[in-house]
Amino acid sequence: MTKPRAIYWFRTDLRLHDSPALKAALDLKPECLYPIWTWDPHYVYRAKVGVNRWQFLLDCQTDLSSSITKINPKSKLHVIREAPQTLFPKLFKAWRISHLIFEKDTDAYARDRDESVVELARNAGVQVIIKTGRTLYDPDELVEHTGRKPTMSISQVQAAGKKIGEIPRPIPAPKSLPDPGDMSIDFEQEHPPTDPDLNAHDRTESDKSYKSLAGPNSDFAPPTLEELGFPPATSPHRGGETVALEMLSSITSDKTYTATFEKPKTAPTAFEPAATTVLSPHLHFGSLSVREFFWRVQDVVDKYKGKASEPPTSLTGQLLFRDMYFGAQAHLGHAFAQTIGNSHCRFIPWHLPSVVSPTSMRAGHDYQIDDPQAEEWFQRWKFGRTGFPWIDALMRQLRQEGWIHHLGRHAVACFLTRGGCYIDWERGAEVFEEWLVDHETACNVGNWQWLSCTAFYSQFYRCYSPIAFPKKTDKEGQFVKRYCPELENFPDKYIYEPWRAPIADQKAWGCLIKGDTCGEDGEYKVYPKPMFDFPTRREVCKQAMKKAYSVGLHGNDQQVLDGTWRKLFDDDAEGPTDGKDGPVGAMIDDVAEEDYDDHGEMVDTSHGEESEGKQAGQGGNRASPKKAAHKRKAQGTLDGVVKRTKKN
DNA sequence: GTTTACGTTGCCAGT
DNA sequence: TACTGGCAACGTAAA
Repeated sequence: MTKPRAIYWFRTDLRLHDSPALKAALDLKPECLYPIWTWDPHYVYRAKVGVNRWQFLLDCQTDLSSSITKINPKSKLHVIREAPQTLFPKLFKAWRISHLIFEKDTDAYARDRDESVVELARNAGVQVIIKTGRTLYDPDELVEHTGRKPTMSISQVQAAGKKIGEIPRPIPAPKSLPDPGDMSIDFEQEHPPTDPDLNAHDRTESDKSYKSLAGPNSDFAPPTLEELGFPPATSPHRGGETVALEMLSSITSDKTYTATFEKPKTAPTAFEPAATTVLSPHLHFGSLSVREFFWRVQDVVDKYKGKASEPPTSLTGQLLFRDMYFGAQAHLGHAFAQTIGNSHCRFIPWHLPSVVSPTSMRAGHDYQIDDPQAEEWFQRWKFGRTGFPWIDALMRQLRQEGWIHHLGRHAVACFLTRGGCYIDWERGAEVFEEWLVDHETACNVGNWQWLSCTAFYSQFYRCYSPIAFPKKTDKEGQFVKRYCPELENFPDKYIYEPWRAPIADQKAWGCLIKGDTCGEDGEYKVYPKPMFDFPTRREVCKQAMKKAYSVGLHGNDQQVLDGTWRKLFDDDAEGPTDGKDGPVGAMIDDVAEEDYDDHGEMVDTSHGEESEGKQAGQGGNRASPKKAAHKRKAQGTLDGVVKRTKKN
């Protein structure tokens, strides 16, 4: 019998330690093992991946590749620039592959992708081995133990986890790896459509990542940011298994910190160093195993003499929340990441709702500008010029560094949604998707639902103040001064509400508080006035939330899907409620069916930046003169493209 | 069926 | 500094 020839397909498991899937590959004792990473047009063009997250990914790939080479000088991580759905059949043949091994990924997109890859492998007679390793528990197994309900609370996770049994101890990194076989790739490279490119705005040069299968030097090396057309990263947070394990060791060497960690007591205003571990991006890319993290912490806790903290506030508790969100996502699938069609997400008539395809009922990155005021607030929030220093400092830190403290995320998310702007949480989630180095859909979407009180959490009357909240941990506003340096001379009294400072003082401190943007005026710097009166907006939002809660709709309710939810809200309520008829939130019913591909994703047919929507209020007394669907470049999925190619 | 306690991380005034 | 109760009041799970 011939020995197995195996491909190990790395994805969000960029590590050698504690990889159940890699162990399964090695247990085959294959004649050759090809460690590969497949480039994915979905990741390159259709997902919002900012430069800093790209850098983190490339760090992880580079480190993993050199770690592989240290174990076997003949091997490394082979990065191949083609979509897995078209590449694998060619690779199976060229390398005479018998086995394909990878770690399970329950993200909605990943499930679709992996399903088609498994099908391709079956057609090629290739055996597929899939092992769970991304979370503490297999999300599907977790859901099996909740009576097939999505995990919506930590107690459900703990109860289900108990039934599953003890979390497995980590598996050591392998000491040897088989050689890869012949690396010939004498087949044509399939080029994906590069339009639309959701990351085009970040590129300063043209994208060259699909010039050749094995890269510009034909050596299968990870690309550089230059190759992708991106400018250098601005984040100080760097990836790689080596860095991740060093960080973990440094954290667990402080026994008291590790054993007594309580998340709510950590300071969101702390920087250099941050008050929390900043290991989240490593968990996302798999450069750190979550079970390695769990057991290294648990072992410290078990030996700790004093009173250790416990879930959910403890360090291990944080990992349980991650599993909770993965469990919810595993059960709800694509619907998890949006309101429409989501049985567990409360329907709130937010401003700037997502455009939903009437065929697939999927929400994409397009959204409806139901209210120009809300759009202006959204842009000011996104780019850190709301006039509230705490909010602006956080948003600037996020954009520059790709990471902010968990409670900082709470502050900006509450502010954008139920505690200020009354803007759809999906808008905020998209910004986080683009800028966070630790972005993973399950946690990001779950936390946005939490903070917007649409799922997981419902105490909407508990609202973060952009003035009072940061004062608790940073009376002097050191954090604000770090990210909003124009306010560096403002005293404690005015640092969180600089608009209250007398003009003479503003001049003395070198910064005028006026207008709606940042900049300079003669010898003075300029920081904007607050974009609204916070106490007033907090009250407006609270009343609107109260109303939406009493209406009590969820994303999959018929009134939500057919647009008759409008009849249940007053025209002068917050949100796009005017008029009694019309489709769901931002579903634009004047888009022809042929504008959507066979997956229901919207295909770009726009002829300009904005187009007139059809839902302009008739007789609505709220100030919303123009309804325009904000159409970005569309988002066909790779799946659609690939399947169509196959059909032809 | 009803009541009660609780829920990772609010704010404010008062002790 | 660290705690308390009032604020207005949500959903869920246990009792």
